[in-house]
Amino acid sequence: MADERVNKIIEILKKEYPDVKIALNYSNPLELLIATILSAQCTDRQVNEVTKDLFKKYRTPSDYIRVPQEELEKNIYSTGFYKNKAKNIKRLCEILVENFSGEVPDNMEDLITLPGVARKTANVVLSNAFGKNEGIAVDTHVKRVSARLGMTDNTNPDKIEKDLMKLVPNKDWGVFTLLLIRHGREICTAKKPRCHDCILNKLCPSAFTFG
DNA sequence: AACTCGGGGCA
DNA sequence: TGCCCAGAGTT
Repeated sequence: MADERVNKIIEILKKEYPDVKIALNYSNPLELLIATILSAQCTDRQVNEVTKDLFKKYRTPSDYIRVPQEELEKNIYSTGFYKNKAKNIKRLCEILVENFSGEVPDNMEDLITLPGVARKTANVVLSNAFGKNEGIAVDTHVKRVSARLGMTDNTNPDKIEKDLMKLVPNKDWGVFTLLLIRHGREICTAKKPRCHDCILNKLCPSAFTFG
């Protein structure tokens, strides 16, 4: 696939989902990390709503450590999995203070030692908070949407990641993932994709090919 | 590889 | 009312 077509797709999606950029406009890596953890299995709308208040009350790792876990649970309740998330965030902040001088580490090796943080969350933070494009987070949405758009012809996540790393300009890796996830949730769904409502349907080789 | 955490969105 | 979901950890 020509780079020009990929760039066009990215530009269209950026315009379609301007709040993806807003969502990335967290003032520091800790906020992005916590927002990413919270986003597991819930909508970005819920995360934005919750973090709006949360990030006023909690600014540093020490702030999260100071309060009882139950209070943190209340603050993030509506995002689901709230006990796990609260526990992980609290422990994660303790580790930041103990081992990383209170800073979010800027490399994969250290990031995935944190509770609740694995490759995918680490990649989102690396690319969007530190501008380090070590990889592209490939989840079910990225996998499905990129395949439908003809960006990869493979089903192996590692191969897909390599294909996409060749196609997508470095500076856009972090946003690219978030855009495809967003589009995959709202339009390019696994079942009954809404091709009629899809802003990419004229560019997409798979458009209107679903039962 | 299967199971668990979980409230919210949507048909 | 039932089904599904921006993940990660445990067994």
